[in-house]
Amino acid sequence: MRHWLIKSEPTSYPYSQLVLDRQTAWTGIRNNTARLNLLAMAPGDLCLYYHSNVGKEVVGIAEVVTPAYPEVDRWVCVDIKPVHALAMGVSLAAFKADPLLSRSELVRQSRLSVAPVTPEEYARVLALSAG
DNA sequence: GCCAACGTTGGC
DNA sequence: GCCAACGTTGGC
Repeated sequence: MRHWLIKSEPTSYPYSQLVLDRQTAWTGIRNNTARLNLLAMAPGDLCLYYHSNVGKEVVGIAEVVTPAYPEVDRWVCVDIKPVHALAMGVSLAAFKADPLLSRSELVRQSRLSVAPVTPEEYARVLALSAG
């Protein structure tokens, strides 16, 4: 089981909407690196759900429920469902202030919308979200 | 609103 | 194949 970080602008699709929808197709990824990450996903993988632009924080956990499947042209998507919201959001500033998280892909490659997360980084985010 | 980082396009 | 121009993302 692997861990990932996925980004969404809360003005277009916030985590709360995923909770309402119960499940959604994670479509619209148009970057090849992100596409390869989608292809590497498997059901049961866990994703940190990050709000970009507005909020700039990880707000919840989502679970991958399907392998990658074709969307349009060569692009692919996966289906995800909510697991739980975080008690406390973990901000980009918190990532940058943390010795471990400051080396994560979220900080190193800010434009990548689907990024791998190490088990250590994932655990660290959960620890920070507990306050 | 600006800009850095990065990807894509198209002329050569 | 190189590179300048341009577009997009996303933080500040």
